[in-house]
Amino acid sequence: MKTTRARSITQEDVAREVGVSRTLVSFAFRGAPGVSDETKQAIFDAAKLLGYSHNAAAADLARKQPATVGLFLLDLSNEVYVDVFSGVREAISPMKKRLILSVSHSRGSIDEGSLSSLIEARVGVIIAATLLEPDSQVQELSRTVPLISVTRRVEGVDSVYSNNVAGARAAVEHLLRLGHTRIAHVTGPIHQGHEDRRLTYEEVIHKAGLVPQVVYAQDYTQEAARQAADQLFGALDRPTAVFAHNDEMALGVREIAFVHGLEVPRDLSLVGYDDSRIAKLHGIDLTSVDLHALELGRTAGITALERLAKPDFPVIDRKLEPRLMVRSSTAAPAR
Amino acid sequence: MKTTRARSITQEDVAREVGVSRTLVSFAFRGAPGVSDETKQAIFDAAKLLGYSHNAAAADLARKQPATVGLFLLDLSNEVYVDVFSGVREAISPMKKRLILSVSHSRGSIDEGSLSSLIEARVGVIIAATLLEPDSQVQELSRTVPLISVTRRVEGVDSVYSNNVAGARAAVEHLLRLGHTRIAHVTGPIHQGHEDRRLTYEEVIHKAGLVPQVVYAQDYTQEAARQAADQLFGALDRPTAVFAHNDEMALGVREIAFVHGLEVPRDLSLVGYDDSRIAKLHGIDLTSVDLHALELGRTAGITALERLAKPDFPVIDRKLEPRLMVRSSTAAPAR
DNA sequence: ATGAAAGCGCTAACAT
DNA sequence: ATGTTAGCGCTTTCAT
Repeated sequence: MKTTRARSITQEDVAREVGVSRTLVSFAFRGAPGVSDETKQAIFDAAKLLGYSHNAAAADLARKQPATVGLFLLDLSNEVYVDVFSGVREAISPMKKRLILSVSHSRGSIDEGSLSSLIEARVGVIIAATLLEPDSQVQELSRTVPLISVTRRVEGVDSVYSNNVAGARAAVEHLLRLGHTRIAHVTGPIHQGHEDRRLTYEEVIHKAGLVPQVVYAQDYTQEAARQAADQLFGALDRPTAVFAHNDEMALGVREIAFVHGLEVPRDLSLVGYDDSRIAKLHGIDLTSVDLHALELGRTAGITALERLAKPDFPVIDRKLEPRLMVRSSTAAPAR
Repeated sequence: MKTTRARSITQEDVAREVGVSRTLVSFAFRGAPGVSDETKQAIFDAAKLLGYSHNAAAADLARKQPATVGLFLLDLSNEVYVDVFSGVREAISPMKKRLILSVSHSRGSIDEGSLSSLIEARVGVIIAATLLEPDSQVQELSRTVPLISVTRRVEGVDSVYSNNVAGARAAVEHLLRLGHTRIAHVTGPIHQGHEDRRLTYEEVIHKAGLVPQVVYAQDYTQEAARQAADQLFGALDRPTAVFAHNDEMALGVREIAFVHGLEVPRDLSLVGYDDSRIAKLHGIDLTSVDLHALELGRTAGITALERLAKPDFPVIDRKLEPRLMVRSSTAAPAR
C-alpha cells in the first residue's frame, strides 16, 4: 500500500500545471502582494491537486535571514520548562515564525549537542532555558547567534529571569519565622549563574545565627534529590525543614523523608521552588516559590522577536519578581 | 557588542582556507571515505578557526532522502508524552538521525498545523503520539509521508500501541472486585481510535449488571476533568469509584472530589491510566494502568528507523501489554 | 586522494 | 500583474 515517493512536487510543477512562472507560485504561497486573486486561486487549486507542500529547508536556504526561533529546554520532565515552552509559543505564534525545539540530553551537566543542533538548523535566535555553561561560554555563543538566556542572567547577554535572591530569601525567612533552627538546602551541582538560591539561603541562615547545611545532588531532578537527601535523615539531629532548589527536588526529598518514617509537615517542613501544578495538589500542598514560568516564556518570546528585528539593540535585561506560595507542607517544628 | 552577522561561513570558505576543493570539506564533515587524515585534520582546524558550522537546511536540500525523524506530541503537560519523547530519542540518537519536535496546539481537538510543519520540514518519517484525527485522515497522511502512529492503532498504518482493552478491563474489574457498584468513567471527547477504554468500561460494567456513567470532558487534561467531574459529586447517589481516562484526568477528579469534601479512597476510589510519576507519589498513591510510555517511545523510534530503511516493508503493528498498578487510591466502598 | 560541475527547491531582486 | 534570472550552501556523480 505504500506508494513510491520519488521526487517531491515543487513550485515548478504547480507553475507548469497552471501555466504561470514559479515566481507567482512562490508569491502566492507567501501571501506576497502582486498576484491577482484569480491566479492565486488557480495556483492553490493546482497545488492541492498535485499534492504540493512547501519545502521549509529550501525556503530557509534561499531566504537571507532566517524566520525561525530555536528553543532549548533543559528537561521536559520538569514542568517549568514545559511552561516556558508554552509561553514562548504563545508569544511567537502570532508572528509567522517557526519554532524549533531542542531538549538537553544531560540533566545536570553541560550539554553541547543540543545547542549546536539549533545552530545547524540556522535559527535566527536561540531562547535557552536553562543554560548550565559558564558565563564565558554563553557569551561566546551569543556572538555566534542572538541568544536569550531564560531563568538566568548572563552579563552582556539578553536575559529574562526571576529574582532568585528574593525568592530564596522569602522561602528561608518563612521557615525561620515558623521557628525552625535546623534548615537544610538540597540543590544540584554548582554551576555559574545558578547559585543565587543557595547563596541566599546560606546568607540568611548565617544572619540568623544558624548553621547552613547544603546537600548537593547529581542533577536537579526528583530522583537525584531523593538519593542525595537520604543522608539527611539518618543522623540524630536531622533538619526539621528543607528548602529545595525546585519542586521536583522537593518531591524527591519528600519521598525519601517518608521512607524514613517522617511525615510532612509534622516531622519535616518542606519548601520547593517553581510552584508547579504538582505543588498545588491536595495531599502534596507544597509551599513553593512561584517564579511565573509561563510569563518567563512569554517574555522571552517577545524578547526574541525584538532581538530578531533589531540585532543591534542594546542588551535586554528583564527580571520578574517571584512570589512565595505558602501551603501546608510547612509548619512550626515539633517540640 | 553585537558583531554584524553578514554572510555565514561556508564549506567554500573552509576549502579556500585549506587550499582544497569544497568536495573534500563536505566529505570530511560527513566522515565519508576518501579523505586523507592529513587533509581531514587541516579541514577541521580551518573550520574551527573560521567558526564554520554545518548548515542543516542546505544539506537536507541537497541530499535526496531526508535523514530526519519528526515527532509529534499531543501535550507536553501530560508526562506520557514526555516519556514517549525520551524513548524515541533513546532509540534514535545512536543513528545519525536528527529529531525534530512538534507539539500540538490543541489539546483535545484536531490539529492541522503541527503535522504540516513537520511535513514542510521534509522529515523522512513522522512519529505521532497521539493523533486525534479520524482513521481516514491518518491513512491519507501516511500516504504523503511514512507515519508511525503511537498509542493508537490505525489500520494500514504502522502502529505502536498498548492494549487498552486489557488495561481498562483490569482497571474496572479491580473496582468491581472491591465491591463498587457505582463506578463512573471520566474521559475526553469522542475521537476515533480513542474509544477502547470507554467501550471496555461500558462493556465490563454492563456485564456486571451495573449502569455505566460516562462524563465527557472538553479535552484530556487535568483542568478539563476537574471541571467536568464536578457534576458527578453533586448528586445524592454519587459514584463511589471513578475510572479516569488517564492520570492527569484522575488528578483533576481527585481535586474536585476534595472540594466536595470527599477523601480518596475513603469516600471515593480512583483509578488512573499511564502510571506517571505523580501517581507514585506518597500522598497521591494513585492506582493506575502502566502502559509503558517509555517503551512505547523506544519501540516507535526503532520502528521509524526500520520504516526509513525499508519504505516498502509491510505495515508494522506492535502492541504492548499494560499492567495494573494497585495503590491506595482504591479501596472497598464505605457502607 | 582530489576536483569540477550539476542541481536540490526556493526566494528576491530586477525586468517587462 | 507576471516573467527572468541569479544565487542560497550543500551533496553527489563523474572525472582525473
